[in-house]
This record gives sequence, C-alpha cells and structure tokens, in this order.
Amino acid sequence: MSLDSPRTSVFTFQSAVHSMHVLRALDEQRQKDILCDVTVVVKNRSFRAHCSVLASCSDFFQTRFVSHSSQNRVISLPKDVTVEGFEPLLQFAYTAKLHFTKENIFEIHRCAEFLGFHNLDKACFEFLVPKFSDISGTAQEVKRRGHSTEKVCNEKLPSPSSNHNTDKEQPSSAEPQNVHCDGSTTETQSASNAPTLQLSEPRTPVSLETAVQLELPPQCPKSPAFQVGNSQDQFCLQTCGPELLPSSSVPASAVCPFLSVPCTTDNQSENTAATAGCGGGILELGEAFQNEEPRGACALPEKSSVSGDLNMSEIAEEHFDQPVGAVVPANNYGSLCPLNTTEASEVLENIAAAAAGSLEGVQAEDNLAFESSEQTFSELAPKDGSSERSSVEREVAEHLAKGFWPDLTSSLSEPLPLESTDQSTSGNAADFHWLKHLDLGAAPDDCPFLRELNSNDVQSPAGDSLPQVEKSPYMSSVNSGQNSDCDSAEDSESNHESQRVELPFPVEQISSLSRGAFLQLLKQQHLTPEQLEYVQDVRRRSKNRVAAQRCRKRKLDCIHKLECEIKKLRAQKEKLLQERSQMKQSMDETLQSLSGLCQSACSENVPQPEQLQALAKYLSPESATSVLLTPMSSPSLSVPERDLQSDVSLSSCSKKLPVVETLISPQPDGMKFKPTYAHQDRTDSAGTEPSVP
DNA sequence: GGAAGATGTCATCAC
DNA sequence: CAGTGATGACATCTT
Repeated sequence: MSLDSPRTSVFTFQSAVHSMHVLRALDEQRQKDILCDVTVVVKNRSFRAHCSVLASCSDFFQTRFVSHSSQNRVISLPKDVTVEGFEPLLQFAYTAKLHFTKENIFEIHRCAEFLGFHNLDKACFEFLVPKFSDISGTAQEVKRRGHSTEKVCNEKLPSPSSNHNTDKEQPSSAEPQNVHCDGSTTETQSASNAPTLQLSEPRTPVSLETAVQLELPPQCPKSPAFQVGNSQDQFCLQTCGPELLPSSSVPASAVCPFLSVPCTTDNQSENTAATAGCGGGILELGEAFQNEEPRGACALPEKSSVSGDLNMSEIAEEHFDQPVGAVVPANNYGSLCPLNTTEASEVLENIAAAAAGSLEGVQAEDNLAFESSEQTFSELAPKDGSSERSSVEREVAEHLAKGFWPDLTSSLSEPLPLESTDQSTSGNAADFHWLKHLDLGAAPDDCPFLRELNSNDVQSPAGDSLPQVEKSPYMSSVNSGQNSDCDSAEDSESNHESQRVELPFPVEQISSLSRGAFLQLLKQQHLTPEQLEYVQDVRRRSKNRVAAQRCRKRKLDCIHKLECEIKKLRAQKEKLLQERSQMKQSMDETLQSLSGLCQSACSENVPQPEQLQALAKYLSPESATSVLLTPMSSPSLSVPERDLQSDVSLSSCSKKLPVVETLISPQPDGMKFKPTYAHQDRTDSAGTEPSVP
C-alpha cells in the first residue's frame, strides 16, 4: 500500500460572466461617482470615470494617465473630441456596447480614432461606417464597398462635417495611428492615409446593438427563431456576428455556446477562440427576449417592445424577470448551444430570411434607393406600417450574419423554409423546435460552459455552486445532465410554464440541484405557492424522467444479458448433444468389441454344460441371450423381450433357443457340448427343431 | 397511414 | 411520515 499522497484533481471554474460583472460594477460605480478618479472634460461637459478603465480602452488616456499620475485628475480633451463622439465611447468602455446612430457614428469614429479606442475593430467601423456613409452615395459605390470589405480598411472615413459624403477618401485624423487590418494580404494600406481607428486588437468583439437599433417596423414578421414581439430581434442573432470575431483578448472562457459554429471572418479559421466572443452575444440575445424594456442607455427608437440592446452583465445579474410578452424563456436560449455549421446556416437562414422577408419588393429597388444622395438613413428605414426594409439593413444583417456563420452564402431574400414560415405564424415557444437540430454533442470539451455543466456535480458542492449556478444564464443553455436530449418542444412547453410563473432561476436548475441545494434555493427565493408548486412539479417530473430512463436502460441491459445467457445455454446444449452422440457411438463400439471377444472366447473354450447352466442361472435371460447369441446374432434373430423378461424359464427359452435347450438338456456323460446354433436357421429359430447332429 | 420504437408522465409500491 | 427510486401502464412523438 502506497503512502503517497493521493492524486488531487484540480478543477477550474472559469466564469463566462465574471468580466461582464466587473465591467457592469465599474459602470455602476461610474454612474454613482464611486471610486472615480478622473474627470474628463469635453467641451463644457465633464464625465467622471476610472482612469484604469479609460486607460485600458484608450491609448490617449493611457498615455495621459501614465505621464500624469496625480490623483483626481482632470483631463480636458481637445476640441477635436466632442461630447457627441466621446459619450458613446465612454459608455462603450464601461459596457462594451457602442450605441450609435447614423448621425453620430462618424463623430464617434473620429473621436475613437483620436483617443485610440481599442476594440472598435473593423466589424464595427470598418463596415458600418462606410455602409452608413454610403447611404448617400451611389448604388455603384454601395456595391463596390459592400463587396470589398478589405478595402474598407483603407478607406478614409468621412468626417462628420463632410455631410456624410462617403467615398471621398481623405485623411481623417490629425493623429493617425496604427491600423492593423489583419488577415488580408490584399490590403494595400497606405500609411499616410491610414485611418486612426485603433485596431491593435482587431479581433476583440464589439457589441453592435446599434445594428439592432436599425429602425425596423414593429409589425415585421416575427423571427421564426425567436418569438419576440418585434422584428428587431431578428437581427439579434446577426448582431452577434461581429462579436464572433476571433478575439485575442477574450479568454477561452468567454465561451460561445455555438461550439461548432465557425465564428470567424473570411480569413479566420475555426477555433475555439473564434467562438469565444459570441457567448456574450448569444446571451445578450437571450436576454433580449427576457427584458422587455429597452435599456436606458440604448438609443433605440421606442418602437420596440423588446430592446435590441443586449446586456451581458445584466444577464449575469439575474435578469430573469420575464415579461409576459417575452416568449422565449430563460432556459430556452440555452438551446442555442452548439450548432454545427450546416445547422447554423439553416438557423441563420431562417432568421435572416425572416429579417429580410419583407425585402422582396425592395431588393429591386436597392439601387434606386441609394441613388438619392438626399436619402437619409431614417428614410431608408421602413415607416410604420410598411413591410419594407432598407437594403442597408439587409446588407448589414447579411454582413453580420456572415461574420457569424461565414459559410452562410444563402441570400437573405431566399424564401423562408416552410418550417420557418409555419413557425413564424404560430408565435409560441414551441416554435423553437428547429433548435432541436442543434448539436449538443459537438465537442463539449471545447466549451467551458459545457464542461462546467458536465462536471458540475464534481466540481463544486451544491451549496457552493449555487450562487454561481443561480446567476449563470448558461444554466439555461443546456439541459442538465441526463435529459440533455430533451426535445425543445417539451422544453418550450415547460419554459412557457416557467415563464408564466416567472421563475427567478432557470428551470434546469430545479432538477439539476441536489436536494439540499434545491431547498436552499427555495429558501433563498421567495416563491409564490404557484411557483413552488410548479418548481416541485418540475423537479418531480424531471427526477422521474431520469429514473424512467435508468429503469429502461436497466431493462434493456437485463434483456441483453438474458439474450446472452440464452445464447450461451444453447451453445452448451449443442455441446452436450454432441457429447451424447459421441458417447453412444463409443458404447456401441465397446459392445461390439465385447461381443467379438465373447465369441472368440466361446469358440475357444467351450464351457461345460454345468457351467453354462450355472451361468444361465445367474445371468438374466437378457444377458444370457445376449452373451450367447450375440456372436451370431442378427437383427432378425432376437429373442422377444417379453419372453426373456418373463419368468423364465430356461425351458421356455430352450424352445426358442436350441442352444439353450441343448445346454440345459441333460447330456449324456462325456458327451461334449457342441454348439449347434451356428447351423440354426436364425431367422426361424422359434419352433424349429434344432438340428443336433 | 399504420407499426414499432423512444420517451415522458403518472400512479403505485418499497425502502 | 416525507422523500426518493423503481417500475408498470399509458400517452405522445418520431422514425
């Protein structure tokens, strides 16, 4: 027995929401002016902030703070930076979300360039800014720009003062900075004309809720994928696109539940890092269905009942209060977990097709729409009551979609699959059955979230894990444990119910928790009797479901075992039968040889009549007959058993067996016994007079 | 459209 | 006595 210390398994829990928690906390601190150590003065407005946050987002601030290390700094930004451009950037620094409109995007971009803001990569400015600026351009320019994204990297972004004139490539900033248009070797970057957009971390995901903020008519067809009340949400998934850009700055823990989705851009290979960024996106998406009210910070038009402004951190903070109108329950978006590429394409097709579903009539007019240099973005946006959508939106959506699923090449204008069409009309959570095709088994190891789930029981005691589990919206993402293959219809139903009772925690948690943790959870959450009843019902059914699965498995195992046993027994029986026939055969041989021996013995050593008589006396008739007759016996010469078994009498035997008769009949003394049976007509022994010479 | 299998749920029993 | 697991029976869904 070794006394070595036992091997200790080291588990790692990597929270996918921690960073957002921190960020959100910082944002709250900023809003409450807690621990803020810097005042940024822009024009006549001042903003309180944390220098560490600003420095980590902005090269400008980093330089300033490093060089001026005094407390309670006050930094006045140059005239180049406007409130209009700075405020969204500040908000981005604290929320990872950039809210912009067509009016301020250029200003934001300019300020971002000036301040050297990270994380606003090409997914944001590089595409959207030219795209929006193209609104006033010609259709040809739109096409040209839209189809050569790599060129965008080198394009000079128009200054806001240029009245959104787009295609004029001018140096846009007085402080050009490094531009890293990674990936494309075709990019002919002009150093002198390089935009100052800081792309030193170009892969860092950028939340583009603003894409969601595109003014979409609330009466647009519902997304088949996410039954929400507003078609804006149809873009929700697509807005994940940019977030899916492989991010070097995002730890692998910030996991994308869409494991198999190559969340890469054209020149980026599939890897887990590529998926890293989209976790938040998906979660944000999920929350979009849960939070009816638009976020305060969101500049969304009030058309939407469900904000497209998605906030990861809020998810992490138990934003499970589901509005009645939100159909997708907390645990449903979890079903989004891993898609393979094909499935993802289908899904996205459905979504995108729904998003572009009303575009059909518009497409032909795209060019016309852009030919008007006076057309504003708001004009492009469909008016209420209109089912049309601008091609910019469509293009943006498509772009984002391609960022999300690069292999998606289908046109957004493709007609909806029948399934999707049907789903779009039903409008309940059961319509999520398309999510059934999600490949939950796809490389779960690639997904720390799934790993966490898989090892949930092992990693942490229920009590400890409870808060984390509780707060993790990921818990909603995957069916727990053994019922991972639950179909989404069922889930949808239960989610529907859970939504009705508005549980403050994911339904899956109910069944996945140990009893202690479950009770603790119930204790923590003050549930109404209805909720309590529902929760217990869910737990009971879930447990019973698992038990039934176990029971069936056992039964199958038992059947299998019995079948094996039957097979084995049959083989054994065959063997025994074979053995028996062999033994019979050997017995026959033995008897035959014994008879031969007897015959030879008889012929050589004829016993005296007395001996034979004595022998006959002690032998059973059968034996005697056998012994005596065997040598010459033939099938036709058989003593009837009845006679032999009868009481016998040698006399009666003797009538049939002349030999015996001869044997038992008194012989004259000295007369040698001579077997005569050899001459008997064996076929007619009975009643035949022995021919005794 | 029906058959067979899979699965969820309920009722019941035993521990 | 409550909780839980096992299991038969039934319903529903999928193939």
